[in-house]
Amino acid sequence: MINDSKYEPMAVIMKAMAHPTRLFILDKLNEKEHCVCELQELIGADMSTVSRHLSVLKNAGIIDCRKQNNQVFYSLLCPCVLDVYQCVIEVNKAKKF
Amino acid sequence: MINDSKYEPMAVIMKAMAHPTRLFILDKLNEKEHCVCELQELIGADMSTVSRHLSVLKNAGIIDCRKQNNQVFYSLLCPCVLDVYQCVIEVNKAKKF
DNA sequence: TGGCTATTTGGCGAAATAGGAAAATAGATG
DNA sequence: CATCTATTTTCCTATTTCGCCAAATAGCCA
Repeated sequence: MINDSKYEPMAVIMKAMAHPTRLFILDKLNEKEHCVCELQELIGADMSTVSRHLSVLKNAGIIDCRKQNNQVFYSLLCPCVLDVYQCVIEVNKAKKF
Repeated sequence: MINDSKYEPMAVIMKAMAHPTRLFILDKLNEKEHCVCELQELIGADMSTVSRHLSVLKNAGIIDCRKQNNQVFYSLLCPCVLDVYQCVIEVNKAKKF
C-alpha cells in the first residue's frame, strides 16, 4: 500500500529539480559556488526569478548559502543529485518515439 | 550560458517523477510489471487518475506497456531512475532544519 | 545618516498540474 | 450483436507554479 510519509519528501526534492533553470543552476554549482548575480547573468532572467529558484532548491535541502558582504553565495550540498543526469541520458536513449 | 535543449528534456523526466504517487508506481514497477487495476488497488485513487499518472511516466520514456487481453501491463524501462532514491535519502539526512 | 548594491518578498496574471465524474474506446465473451 | 471489464479521454474545477514588476530588506561605504 502507498505510504506518503516515504514518497512525499522524495517528491519535494524531485519537484525542486524538475525545472530546466534549476537543473542548470545545480550544474553550475557543481563546478563552484556562485552568488545570485553571477547566476542571473548566466541565466538571463529577472534577479527575483533566480532568487526564487534558489530558494526552492534551498528549501529542498539540495543547496546551501553563505553571506559575504552584501552578496549571497550558493553551493551544492549533495552532488549526488547530479547522478540523475546520467540516467536521464539513458532514458532518452531508450526512448521510443 | 543556459542551454535549454539540454535541460528541457531532463526536466521532463524529473517532472514526471516529481509526484509521490508516481514515485510509488515506479517503486512497484521495479519489483514486477503491474496492470492498471492492480496499481489502482494499491494507490486507492480513481482509476482515471492512476491511468493519467501512468501516461505521464510513459510519455517521459520511463515506463512502457503491453496489452494482454483487456488489461494493460506497465513495466519499468530504466530502473536507473530509482538510483535517485538513495540520493534523496542522503539529501534528507544532510538537511538543515 | 544617506546612498548604493545585492538579494528577497509580495502581488498579480498566465499557464501548468491534479483529480474526480462521466463519456468514449478496446477487447473478451456469451 | 449485446454486454461486461479494463482502460483512456474529456470536461470541469481547484490548486500550484512561473515570471515579471515593484517594494522591502540587508549590508557596505562615503
